Amino acid sequence: MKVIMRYPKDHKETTRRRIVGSAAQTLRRDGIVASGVIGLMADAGLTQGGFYTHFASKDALVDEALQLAMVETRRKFSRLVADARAEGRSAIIALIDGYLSERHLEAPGMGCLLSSLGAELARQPEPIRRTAERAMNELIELIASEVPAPYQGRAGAILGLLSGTLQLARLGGTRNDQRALLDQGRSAAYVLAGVEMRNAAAA
Amino acid sequence: MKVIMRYPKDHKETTRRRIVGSAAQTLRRDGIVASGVIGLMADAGLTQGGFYTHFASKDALVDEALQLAMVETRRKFSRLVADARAEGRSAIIALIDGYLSERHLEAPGMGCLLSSLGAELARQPEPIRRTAERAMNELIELIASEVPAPYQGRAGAILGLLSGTLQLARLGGTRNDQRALLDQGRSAAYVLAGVEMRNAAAA
DNA sequence: TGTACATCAGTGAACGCGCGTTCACTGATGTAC
DNA sequence: TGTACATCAGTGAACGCGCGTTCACTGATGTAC
Repeated sequence: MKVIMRYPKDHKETTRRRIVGSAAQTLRRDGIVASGVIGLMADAGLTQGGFYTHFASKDALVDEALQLAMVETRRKFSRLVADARAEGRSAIIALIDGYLSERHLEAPGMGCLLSSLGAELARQPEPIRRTAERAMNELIELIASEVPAPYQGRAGAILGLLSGTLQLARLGGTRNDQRALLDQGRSAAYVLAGVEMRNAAAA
Repeated sequence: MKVIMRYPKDHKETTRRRIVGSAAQTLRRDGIVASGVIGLMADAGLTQGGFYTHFASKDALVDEALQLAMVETRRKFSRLVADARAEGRSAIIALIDGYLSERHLEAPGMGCLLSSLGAELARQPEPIRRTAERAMNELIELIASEVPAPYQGRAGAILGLLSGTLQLARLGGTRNDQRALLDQGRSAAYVLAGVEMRNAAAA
């Protein structure tokens, strides 16, 4: 049977990706429960009606959007690691500094979903919960692969420190409070990762 | 002017405290946005209609409930510290073990609001946000007061590690995954607090 | 002591609104001839 | 090349429902006599 294409072959797929892409940001910025379908579609320049030609439910979009968020985050971290290596800097310090940076603090919609959504993830329906769990494990492995061998077993705690401290910093009232928490978090992460503070300061 | 009391003097106040008390648990268990006024009143054995004779708005109850949650948490931690001291154990290890315990993991409704609500707190209206910020600062001071002097400047990072790791553990799929993350978190917290793992194991 | 009454904590129906979802439709498109 | 048409991505109104909030009321209570 001949398949007749009325619209450009990838028209619908492009739109779908646009929805998932903007949802990945909005969900991290505003939270899952607090984000509605109408708003998520509006962010992609569309109206609510078309939503269900692309996704079976809001949860289905949330699941895909969180998967995309994770892919983006991993890509950013890989770039940090690659750049550091190319310049002869420590990859783990680059990861720590990138995670606990003011840039990351100010842009929860573009950052790690663990710190942006935190406890809300554990309350989601099973498929979404599992997606979040997979994201967590990927990040732990990514950290473990950059930490000196004797400290690799601490990768989970290091991720906990990074994501927990960024959340606290985002709660800080003044810019100074926020910076102080980020600084504390970086120093502590260096200690856990077994890298010297001296190197860190130099980097 | 004579004040005539038709109901027992503290009747209304008792009811109000009951609402705040159950809300403090429900909000931490289910999240703020996901908890409705009808449900919060039902948890206290009441119907929605009476809500506004007690509180000006949902946000007003949330604010009070989070303050109560913080008072309860501080009381629990003070008890942990007092018990440890009475038995000659390390207070900071007692705090760390209490925070990263399976008991705390399983009961987000009874635990630290930072790990139960996480990123949602930073998205609340200013008064609630400030309440959460105050809770964070109280916990940081509490930790700082129990950590050896040279490491007191790390109290914020230690709190970040505790709350972040507990959140990750709650995301863990299996009981073993959860336990592994709690274990990692405890070891890492001992390191940051400058207490020996040996002592910790013995405690 | 017993009865009538003023009080007010709490009830339950209703408000407008936004939610997630459904559906009849519209109009821009590529194809057929 | 130009026109008619079949397709289908996207629109916008509507569904039932639960939200936060309001309000007329009810009925259990302590007080007055």
